[in-house]
Amino acid sequence: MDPQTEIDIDNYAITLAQPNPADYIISNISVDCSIFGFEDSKLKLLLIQHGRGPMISQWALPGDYLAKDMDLNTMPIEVLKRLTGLNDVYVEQLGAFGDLNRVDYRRVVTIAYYALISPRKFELKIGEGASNVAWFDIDQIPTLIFDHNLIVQKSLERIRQDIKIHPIGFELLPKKFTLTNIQRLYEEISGIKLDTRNFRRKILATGILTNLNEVDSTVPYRAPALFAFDQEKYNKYKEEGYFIELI
Amino acid sequence: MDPQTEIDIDNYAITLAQPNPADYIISNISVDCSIFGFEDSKLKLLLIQHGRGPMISQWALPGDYLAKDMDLNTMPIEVLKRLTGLNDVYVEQLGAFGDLNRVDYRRVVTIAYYALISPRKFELKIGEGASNVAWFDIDQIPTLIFDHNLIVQKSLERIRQDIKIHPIGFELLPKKFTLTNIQRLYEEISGIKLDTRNFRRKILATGILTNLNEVDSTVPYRAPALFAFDQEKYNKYKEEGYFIELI
DNA sequence: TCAAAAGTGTTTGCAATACACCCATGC
DNA sequence: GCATGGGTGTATTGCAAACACTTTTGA
Repeated sequence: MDPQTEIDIDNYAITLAQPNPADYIISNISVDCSIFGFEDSKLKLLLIQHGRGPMISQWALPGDYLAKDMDLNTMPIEVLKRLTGLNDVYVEQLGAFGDLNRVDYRRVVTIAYYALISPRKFELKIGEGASNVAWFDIDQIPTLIFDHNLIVQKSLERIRQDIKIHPIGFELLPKKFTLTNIQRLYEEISGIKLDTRNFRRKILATGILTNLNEVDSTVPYRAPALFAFDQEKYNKYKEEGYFIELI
Repeated sequence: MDPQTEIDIDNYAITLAQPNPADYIISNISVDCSIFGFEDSKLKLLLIQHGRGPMISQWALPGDYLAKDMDLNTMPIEVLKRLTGLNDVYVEQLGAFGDLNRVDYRRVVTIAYYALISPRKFELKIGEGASNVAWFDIDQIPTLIFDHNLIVQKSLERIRQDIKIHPIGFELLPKKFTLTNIQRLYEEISGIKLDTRNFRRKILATGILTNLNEVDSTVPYRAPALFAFDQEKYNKYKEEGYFIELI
């Protein structure tokens, strides 16, 4: 099969624009990203809508074919950069999905990643090949192309596991946040209501939070104190692979 | 490049023998397995020695190229079957490794898996293309081909994590085992000495063990009681994704 | 003054820890 | 009888869980 024709049949590569795709990509290996954000006490997922190709108008995880000149684990960073303009995003590899017929017209193995970002930090860009980009509540994910719904489900399971032992929740929060913000975040991800007093005691005991001695005066009720997380302590917990049992 | 020539340059596919490899394999995607066993209170890793190709005489993880007609996650099961004759092995996907130059003569992304087996259960077979197969203590792993040492390291990190929350340790034990066997297993994997009385109390409290009312009379000291694990309780713990805090 | 969320301590119970000696067996 | 690991119980401590009212603010 002529490589160029092969590429044209799907135009799956929607975030990276390349002059001549066949020269740059490996067409049987792709990368897909579950990008999570947190706003209004809700966990959200970033999806794109295909603007061309056989999957036109269908929603999908942002992704791309593996570039010939790029380390595999650099790919999701690149996809994120194109989509959000962000460079310092938390990304973890979820795993490979390679069932025979996960893509019905060609054998493609995809390596899935999940990313956690603070929604306020950037403007979304509608990438090459996409007609739309949007955040979805995780309980309102539409039907996605290929096995992307399965990938989303596995991503969620993984995050729920990871958040128990790594302080990754903070990746989803803005620089300044309230104790209630964190509590709602943990409640949303774990699905468990937490006791406010116990939660505050535990999270403060970790020493991971710095009280900024500021309050958020924009709310129509008692102004809550603002915190930031201590980067050093955060790194320590992240490396040790252990976080306090919050859930 | 002629596909047949391409295959001949490395003969990496050492566990699966195929009449005409290029018709059956996808040569830029491979599968590698870290196969762990436990004997003499030591965690061991199964390695093979290449018997041909550019990596001849070097030690490596058992692996193969992805077969065109096989789901990705079926591949490690197949590799295990060829190598050990075993069908019912515990296998988990570890992740994908895809640095640009991890293989110096071609771009290959590998999906790594780890497997846990009870060493007593089978006879090792030296596969097609291998000159040797052997168990290595995990603190005496030789230099391996490609990035296989890195894969082994990541496998170990993963197992040390997984064993904390899943009852996977039992996969490494024979059908009948003593409480000391399990304790040594947990100590070996965690690297932490455990208190015998506390350990026994906790593991018995899970209800996962069945006292067989038999003893092992082959030892030159007090005959220890033999246990088996309760398959139902085991499945329950495995599904729930949570195990008692033993470590 | 009302609504809405922020913020704060104490008591209780369970579970983890620490700890040392006798037992059974083969040689 | 001795060396080797098997097997057993209790007391203490620390941490997690349960629990309700006052405070602050803006509207």
